[in-house]
Amino acid sequence: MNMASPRDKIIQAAMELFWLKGYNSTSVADLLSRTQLNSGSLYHVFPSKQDVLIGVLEAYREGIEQMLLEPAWGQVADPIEKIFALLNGYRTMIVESDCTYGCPIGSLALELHEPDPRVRELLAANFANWTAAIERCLDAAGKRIPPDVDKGALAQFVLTAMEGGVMQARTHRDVAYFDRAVTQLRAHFELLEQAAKATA
Amino acid sequence: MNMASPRDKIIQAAMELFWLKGYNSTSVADLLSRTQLNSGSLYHVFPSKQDVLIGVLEAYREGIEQMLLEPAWGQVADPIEKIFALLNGYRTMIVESDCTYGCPIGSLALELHEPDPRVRELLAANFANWTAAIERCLDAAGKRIPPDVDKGALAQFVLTAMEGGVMQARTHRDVAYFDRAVTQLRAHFELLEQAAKATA
DNA sequence: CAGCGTCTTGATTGATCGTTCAAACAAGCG
DNA sequence: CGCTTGTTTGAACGATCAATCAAGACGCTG
Repeated sequence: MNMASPRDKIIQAAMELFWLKGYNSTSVADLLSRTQLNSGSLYHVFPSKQDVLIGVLEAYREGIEQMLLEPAWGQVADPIEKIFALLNGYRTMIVESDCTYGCPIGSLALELHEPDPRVRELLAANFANWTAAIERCLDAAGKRIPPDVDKGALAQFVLTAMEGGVMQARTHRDVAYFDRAVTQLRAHFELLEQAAKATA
Repeated sequence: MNMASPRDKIIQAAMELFWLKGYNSTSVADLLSRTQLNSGSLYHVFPSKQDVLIGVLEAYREGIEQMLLEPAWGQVADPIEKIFALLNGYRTMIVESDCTYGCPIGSLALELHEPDPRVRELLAANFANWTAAIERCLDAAGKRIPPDVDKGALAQFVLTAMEGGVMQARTHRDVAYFDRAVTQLRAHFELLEQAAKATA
């Protein structure tokens, strides 16, 4: 008994294909052959291809806990190590795809040059959710981070480093570029922890 | 007397259009109407649209000094300030485009999911040129940076922060996201300079 | 079973894409 | 002038795209 509704099938296929090939390079025909549906069924559920994208971005937004955070944080308790465990999750994705795919949100964000406002807001919301999760880790780290540090900005900087690192790893087809970005971020956190200790 | 050859006209138009709309969303027809050429003329110079892209990426690679570094570094002598002057140049680009366009190389790098090897190598070469310029600044900074710091990795981290910041500024349509990334990077450099002083 | 609303089928549409090519044109040379 | 070589013209081509819709199948209720 396969309960997967057409809608769910399309969303799942679109998540994979948009990640693999990007939004513009994924044709509606691709979605149809992957889901074994006909065009009429797709257009019965989604008014347009863009609405599929919106569905995908909403699914990412709703699923960040189960799809991203819980898998990465299952074995990790230390709040700062949680941050690097999450980054390591992205590393795994990069390696398993031979450095060809990166962050699905980041790729879409740069691919869509003049996105519909709803799409842009969903991209922004996904980023905001991600950095909010990091900021919770920073708050949990308490006095290990100097109190004068803007934790929101630092959380955003983690995303910055991740996205920039993913981009370069994909361009060079070499994880080492991602690893170096993470190493530099780690060095920054160590300097911050030292500074917090020194003024304690 | 306009000496601009068809080739130069196409490259210049393609630089603008690929930056504005991306590679896939720029049609050959767009290039033709912008350059007032006919399709045959374009295809006489470039075997395919992808060869136009290659020409653009080569132009960026060859022109990094005059187009990017010299304008940003004209008034700046301090090597570390040069780094932030370059970042400020990108900030200007972001603001002037109302946060819609970012780094032309980064956008292309994430837009092209399965690029031709020549294209990928040129994207990588452009990134490598950029970080090499930063690394020269870091070398010039001498003992202000702790000697045990991997200057190549740190130079790459500057690019990482720039690309990640640009991506978020564009997604949120707000330069503040870029500014915060730069601020965090600046904090990192200040911590490094302090560490270098402490062990001097 | 009949009736009705929901969902599915898949051929078809018109637009747009990158690319081609025979023909016309221009410039240099003997 | 005639001949060659290089360049431009622009209509046309086939492929592919997102989207449509009349017709049919399905499922529920009475």
